[in-house]
Amino acid sequence: MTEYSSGDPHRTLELLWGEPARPSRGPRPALTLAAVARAAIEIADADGLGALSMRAVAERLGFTTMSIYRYVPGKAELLDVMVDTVNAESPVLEHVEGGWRAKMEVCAREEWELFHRHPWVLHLAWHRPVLGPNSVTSYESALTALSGIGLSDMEIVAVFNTLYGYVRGAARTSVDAKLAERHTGLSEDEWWAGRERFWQHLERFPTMSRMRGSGAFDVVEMDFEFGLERVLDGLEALISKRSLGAEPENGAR
Amino acid sequence: MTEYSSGDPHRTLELLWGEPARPSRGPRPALTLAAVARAAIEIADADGLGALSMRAVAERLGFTTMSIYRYVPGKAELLDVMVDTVNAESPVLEHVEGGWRAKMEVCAREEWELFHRHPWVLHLAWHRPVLGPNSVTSYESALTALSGIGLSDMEIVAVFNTLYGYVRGAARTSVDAKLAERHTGLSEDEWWAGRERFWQHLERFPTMSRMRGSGAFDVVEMDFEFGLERVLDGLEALISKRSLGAEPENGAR
DNA sequence: CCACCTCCGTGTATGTCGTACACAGTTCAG
DNA sequence: CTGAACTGTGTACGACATACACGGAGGTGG
Repeated sequence: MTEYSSGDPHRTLELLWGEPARPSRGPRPALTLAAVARAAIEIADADGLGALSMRAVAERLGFTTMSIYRYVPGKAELLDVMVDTVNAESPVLEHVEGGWRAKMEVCAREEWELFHRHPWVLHLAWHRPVLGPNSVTSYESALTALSGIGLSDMEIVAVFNTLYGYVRGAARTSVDAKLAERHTGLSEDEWWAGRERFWQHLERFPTMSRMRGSGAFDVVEMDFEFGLERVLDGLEALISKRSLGAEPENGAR
Repeated sequence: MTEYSSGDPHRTLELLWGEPARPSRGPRPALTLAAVARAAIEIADADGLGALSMRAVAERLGFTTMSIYRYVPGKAELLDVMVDTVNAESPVLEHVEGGWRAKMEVCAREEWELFHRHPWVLHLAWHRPVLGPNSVTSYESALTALSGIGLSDMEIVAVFNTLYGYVRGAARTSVDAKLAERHTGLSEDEWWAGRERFWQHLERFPTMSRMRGSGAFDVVEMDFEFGLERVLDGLEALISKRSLGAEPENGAR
């Protein structure tokens, strides 16, 4: 399941940036926000968002369901914290050798792998980077890598969004295919059976018939690297034009 | 909420391709599969997948919850049917003037708009096109538009996936931003308040500070057209190489 | 013509979910 | 050392998907 609305911004921001100062009175808390988030991430990694219930998180930590609400206002805010926690794994590009293209390749590949480690991230709302410390650090790093190569600030944002749009889109397709495979077990045959029911209508679709024959559909997973190079080629065409001194007309208005 | 597993392929395929032959005995059904799907689509369009319950569908049609199960095995299969129904709006590219690029531009823009009319489609699993008649027709149309321009069959699939990856990724970002805006009402100020809490940490992030000053972040929605042209530029670089007779090395393996 | 079989729509029940609320025990400031 | 602040807990509610059993409708075989 996906919530496509995030948690209350105020409270989430407070959780993400606020000092974890513990109040002076009352018993010392047995858990921490980080521990709760970690447990939740483990559940989501293993069995997906569908298995991520407040009950499950509490059970994994050995407490009752409602105890979790002492650390988190609600499930939506917990999801926000989970995302920012996981974004600590995002790449830092400052130390990558090479120009903008090499850095963006690293960025894209690392995000691709992050999404495969934590598929549930792609099942949440796709806003601009969550305003948590880790997400912001990674965003800053990418924008910096695109700075100083002749692009306007707006173009930098647009270039990053183009690449990130592709990476997330491709990753989501790949991740969902893998999850479906796992979910249905070894459903290779069941899947083929379904296709049989479908192939019998195929004569109406000549191009797909041809491709079925040539085996183009047998590649289950789309080739991420292929698309990545195409997208970077397209961006490079713009960037090399800019670095020759051409002004942006209304490219990224 | 999103189910990331689709319905049982057998039963979905039967629903999508099977003749709607009504059995000879028993009372005549008051509804049809199409009517159920239509009602469900209206609910999802208006209020999102979170509002799409079997109860809501039944209520909108003036029947009890369980009556819906006479037309659909379960919610997952209903979602499959909804997706294929909505894909009837997908573009047919045969009549589009111009070469592959003009056709793919039309394809991309029409899908972009379809996703904005039916945002919930992007909140479901992103498999390869659902194997329903409408989805397949649209897929066939796109693959045909990429045929006969020097690409191998595998490259055609890879090129389409690259473009479609970008379109879906960009659309998902845009759609989620719009939904969040609607969900939080006129939360412009609440959103800014959240940012205030955040800006005070900004000195650690020089690039983002600069961009805040230059107004690059004030553009709420990413520029779809900008990214589309970059991606098509990148694909064109490959295609024009191929049309000059160069063989694929291991571009799309 | 009629009995029956099939399929329709319905009502009830189960187990899951997020979370509101009241409570009892713990810790420290006054 | 009293009481405020905070902890973890138990109970309860409404919403959800859906399994199951039922009563009635309506063609079909005798």
